[in-house]
Amino acid sequence: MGKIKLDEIDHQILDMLIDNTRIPFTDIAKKLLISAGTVHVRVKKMEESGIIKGSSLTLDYKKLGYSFIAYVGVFLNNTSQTKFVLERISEIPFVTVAHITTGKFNIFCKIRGKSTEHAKEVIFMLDDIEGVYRTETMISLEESINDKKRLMHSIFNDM
Amino acid sequence: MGKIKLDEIDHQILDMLIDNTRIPFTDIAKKLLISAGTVHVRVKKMEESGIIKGSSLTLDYKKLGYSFIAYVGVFLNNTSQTKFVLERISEIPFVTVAHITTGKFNIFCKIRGKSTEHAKEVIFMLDDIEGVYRTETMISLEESINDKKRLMHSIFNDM
DNA sequence: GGTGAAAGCACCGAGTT
DNA sequence: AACTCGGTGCTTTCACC
Repeated sequence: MGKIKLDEIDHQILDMLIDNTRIPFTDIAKKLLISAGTVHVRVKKMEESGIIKGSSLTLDYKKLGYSFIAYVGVFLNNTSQTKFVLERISEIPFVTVAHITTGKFNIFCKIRGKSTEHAKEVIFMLDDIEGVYRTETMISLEESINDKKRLMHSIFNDM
Repeated sequence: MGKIKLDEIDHQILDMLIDNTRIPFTDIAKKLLISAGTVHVRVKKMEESGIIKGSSLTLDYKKLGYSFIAYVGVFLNNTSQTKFVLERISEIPFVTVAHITTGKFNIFCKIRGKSTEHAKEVIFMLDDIEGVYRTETMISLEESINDKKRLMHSIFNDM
């Protein structure tokens, strides 16, 4: 689980793939003045080493009718139940991510839903989990997603 | 921005692409008993309609030395500054996402960093933004990410 | 660890039903 | 709207550097 070191070529390959995974390796090769075979081998290595965990599509959930986002803080009766409750929470498909956290809440999660009505149902599911004392909801009114590329560049500049 | 309707074939195509964007269209075609050309046309349509916004790599940030995650709630002096502060926050590369929210906080964001030391720097950057009154940090001790496929299936079952 | 060529096959458009 | 077919060109491997 330690750091893995990548060279400048790897950085550039990731830079081109990060926001378009289907870009042809030949295009990458042309731009970096290396052969397509080399791109192939390097990507494979980054996959094998686990730096690249996978690839995925970015869908427009709003267009699918799921425009509601909220964060829910969860308070537990007893912190010994944390792991158990985290697992139950993670079984709800409308929960996109859940964290065990320090601070105010014991568990903290993000939910995505169709509407306030729908979100209410999801929050009730959370409240119904054994060990959950109460929840506190923050509804997202506007979301600003930061480009992955920027974080990646900051990381690379630091290596 | 209304709902767009997809049929069962589209669902299946997305199901195969969502966690492996480079899977050959011929493989998809074989599995769905349609021609590769049809897969191609349908994917293109979903891209044109905006349902598919793009594709991206999933990197292992832990392996890159960035294993620190925290959520930071931001309190403002004055809610009229919300938009301005959101923009300033979004300029920080270690902030991965920021929301304007109802409830306790005015703005709520997620940060990723190297260490507690590094996170401290990022939080100080937030505190230094004009209009920010104070912040409240929740450090993630454990993250549980939900498979995109599950949310997608729930959405499709509902259409 | 990189190259370059070659074989295989995928992509994607045109034409057909 | 989906299929077949064919040209173009991408991926992937391998012998060599």
